[in-house]
Amino acid sequence: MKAEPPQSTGNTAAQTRVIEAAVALFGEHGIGGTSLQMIADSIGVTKAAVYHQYKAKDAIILAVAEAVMAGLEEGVTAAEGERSRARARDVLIAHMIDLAVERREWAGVLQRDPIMLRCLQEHARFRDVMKRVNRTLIGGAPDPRTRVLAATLAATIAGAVIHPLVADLDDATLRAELWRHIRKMLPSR
Amino acid sequence: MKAEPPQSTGNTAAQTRVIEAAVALFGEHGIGGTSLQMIADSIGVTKAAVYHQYKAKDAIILAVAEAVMAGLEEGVTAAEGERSRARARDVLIAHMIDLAVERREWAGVLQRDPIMLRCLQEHARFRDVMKRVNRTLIGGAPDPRTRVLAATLAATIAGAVIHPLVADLDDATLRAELWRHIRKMLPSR
DNA sequence: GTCTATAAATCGATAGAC
DNA sequence: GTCTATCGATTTATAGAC
Repeated sequence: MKAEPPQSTGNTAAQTRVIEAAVALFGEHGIGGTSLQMIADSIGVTKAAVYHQYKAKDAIILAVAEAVMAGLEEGVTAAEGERSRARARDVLIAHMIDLAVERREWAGVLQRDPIMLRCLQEHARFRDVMKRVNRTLIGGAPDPRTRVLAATLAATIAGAVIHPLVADLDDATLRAELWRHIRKMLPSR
Repeated sequence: MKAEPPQSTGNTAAQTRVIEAAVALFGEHGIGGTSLQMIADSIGVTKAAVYHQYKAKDAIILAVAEAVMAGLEEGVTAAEGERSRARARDVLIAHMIDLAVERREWAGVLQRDPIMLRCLQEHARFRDVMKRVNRTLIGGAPDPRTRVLAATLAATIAGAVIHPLVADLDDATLRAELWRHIRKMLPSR
């Protein structure tokens, strides 16, 4: 267990610089509107240096997806360890809120950009995580009402944190208020 | 008052074909990831024919924004005519839900794509509509709690309708269930 | 790990015929 | 309203020196 700089992914410092710059640009111009030239300029290197870290643009997109999905998988794994389905759902929601609030721009890119959504659907590993998330959010019977609730919860968490109206709020306030509003939608309380 | 084919915008048939194809492709690949070549191929014409309808890609984006924002402005105008702020908010939410449910892919593109978001912020006309929407949603004092609620409402409506979990639901069911969950978040009920 | 240089493809956009 | 043909800029991606 060495001290790993930022996240605990097996990335070099140069790779971390690339994906951090990529996420910022993806959020600002969209993935399709972000060129490798823009990423290279943002870091202060040339395109060729970026290609040395990731052999294609798709690999960068994949690395971004990997970084955020790791946090989500961690949350759903913790949730699945709970005793009741209601507790599991609450634990997952808490994890999702923490994740979304702490990395607001990241959450935006991941759940919003069509190219990222396609990336998440194309890789079985990501699809599996999303399936577990949805199953935990739904809890029991997948009737229309519960499915709309699950979709509403996911959309709320991912979408509210990047709304201009809350851009100036600090993490603690946003997290607390988000919890307050979401809790009112949950049954049996 | 002549009988206008689809929407009541002053568009020719060829222009309508272009923006309908554009919206579909924008939703699938993102705006930045959609080329005029793709739009032209989708309609079955050449790029030059598309350029004859809209002199630039920005003009197409603008036309898409115009089409959806027209519906939103209609809703907020109707809401502002209500007597109480609470009623105004409810009327606006109802309009937003109708709009989002009926044109699900449209809602996705409009509120999700970074390029579209920038387009909405750059044009004073759109910024003004969004300001009226936010003011109506907030109702009174813009304290953090109310602002998070407004952000949550907007994010929920726009995001839930395009979630995969509800893709197979018909409009009436989705609308009703969405109302049910959102109503629980509203105060004084 | 970063650079220069360049290939091959595609992009947005325009000109002019029909 | 649509076409062919093309320009110039930009894109992804590669080769090879340091």
